[in-house]
Amino acid sequence: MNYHHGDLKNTLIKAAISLIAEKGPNAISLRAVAKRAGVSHSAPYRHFKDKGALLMAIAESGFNALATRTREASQAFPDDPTRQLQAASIAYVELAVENPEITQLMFGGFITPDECSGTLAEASERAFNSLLSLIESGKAAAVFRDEPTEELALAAWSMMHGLAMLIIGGQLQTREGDQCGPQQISRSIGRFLMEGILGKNISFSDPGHE
Amino acid sequence: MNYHHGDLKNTLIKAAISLIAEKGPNAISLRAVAKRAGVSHSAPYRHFKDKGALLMAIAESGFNALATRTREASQAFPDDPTRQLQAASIAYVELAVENPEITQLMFGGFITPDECSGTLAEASERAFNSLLSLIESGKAAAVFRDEPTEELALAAWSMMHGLAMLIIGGQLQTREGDQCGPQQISRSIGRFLMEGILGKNISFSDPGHE
DNA sequence: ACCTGAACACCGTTCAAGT
DNA sequence: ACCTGAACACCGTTCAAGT
Repeated sequence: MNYHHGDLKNTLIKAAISLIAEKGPNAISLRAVAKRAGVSHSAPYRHFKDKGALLMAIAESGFNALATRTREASQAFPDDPTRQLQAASIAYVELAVENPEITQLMFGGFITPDECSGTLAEASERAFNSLLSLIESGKAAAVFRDEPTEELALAAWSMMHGLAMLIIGGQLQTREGDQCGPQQISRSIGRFLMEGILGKNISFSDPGHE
Repeated sequence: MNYHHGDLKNTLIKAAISLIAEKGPNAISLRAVAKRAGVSHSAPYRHFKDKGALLMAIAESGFNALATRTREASQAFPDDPTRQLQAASIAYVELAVENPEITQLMFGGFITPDECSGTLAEASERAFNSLLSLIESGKAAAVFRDEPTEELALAAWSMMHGLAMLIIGGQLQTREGDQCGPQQISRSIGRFLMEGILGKNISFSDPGHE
C-alpha cells in the first residue's frame, strides 16, 4: 500500500473526531479509527503511544479552539468588560453545545491526569488566563467588584461551564423548551452572574465556618 | 454453585460501584463486575438487559442521593432561603467531589438519552423541583429577586454544577491550592451568585439580540 | 522510517444446556 | 427461575516481518 500522504497522524485525528461525533467518546475504538483512516489497526501506534494519547491530542485541540473562540468573541467589545465577559460566555457555551462529544471528552473524565501531556494543561491555562485578564481590566475600570480576581473568574467560568454541561447532558431538555438556544439561556443566566439573585434591599452576610 | 443470596441484582450494583470508584467509569467491564460478584460473566443478563442498564441503575441511585443530601442540607435552615441555598450548594459540590467517578457517570455522557428509564429522569426532576421550591419561597419572602424561578434556579444549579465538574476534572488543581476544600470554594463562589460580580454603582443592561 | 498481519488477552452479548 | 460455559465478533496492544 501507499505511504499515506506523509501525515497519517493528522488523518487519524480527523477520523477520530468524526467517529466521536457519530458514536460518542466512549464508544470509539482505535481499530475503527484506523479503518476509517485506511490503515491497519496497528499503524496508529507509530504516531500515538496509546489510544489515550490520541484522545488527549483531540482534547488539546478542543481546549485551543475554546481559548481562541472566547478570546475572539471578547475582542469584539473593546473597553466594555461586561460585554466582553458576556460575549466570551456565550461563545463558550455555544462551542461546547456545537461539539458536545468533544466537550465531554475534554471534561467528562475520559482523560486521566496521569500524563496530562503538559501542552494540554498549557492550552487550558491559556483560556483561563485570558479570562483572568478580562476580569482584571474590568476591576481596574471599577466595573467589576474589588474582589480576588481568581474568585470572580471562577464564578463566571463555573456558571457557564455548568450550563454547558447540563445542556449537553440533556438535563435541561424538559425544563427549558426548544425555543431558546444556548445564546438566550446563557444571556439570561449571565444577568444573575452580573447582578446576583438577591433582591435589591437584601445584603448577603456569609455565615462562614459557623 | 449456590444461588447467591437471592438478590444478585444488588450485589452486582455494589460490585460495579466499587469497581467504578477504583478504575473510573469508562474502564469498567461487565465481566469484571460479574467476577467480583462471584458469578459467571453471563449471569448479569438475568437482571440487567445491558451493560448500560447497570450503569443507569447506578446513576439513578446517584441522583437520588443528590436529591436527598441537598434537601436535608437545606432543611437545616428553616425560614432562611439564602442559607438554605448555600447549604444545598455546598452539599451538592461536596457529594460530587466525594464520588467523582459516579458524578462523571451521571453527567459525563456515558448514558445516552435513548432509554433514560423514566425513573432516572424522575430522580433528577425531584432534585430540581426542591431547588425550585426553595427559590420560590425565597421570592415570596422578597429575599430573591422577582425574576422567573426557572432562570434563578438554573443560574444557581449551573454555577455549582460547573464548579463541581471543574474540581472533579482536575481543572482547578494548579489554580486553587489544596488548602481550600469544596466547602470553601463553593462558599466564596456562592457570594457572587448572591450579589453578582458587578461593582455597586454599575447596572447591567443586557444588549439583547444586538 | 513506516506499515502489515498474526497473535494474545480481554471485552459485550447470545444461547443451548444444566439444576 | 436462575445460573453456567461455549461461542461469536469485537477490542487494545505487541512484535516479528515486510518495503
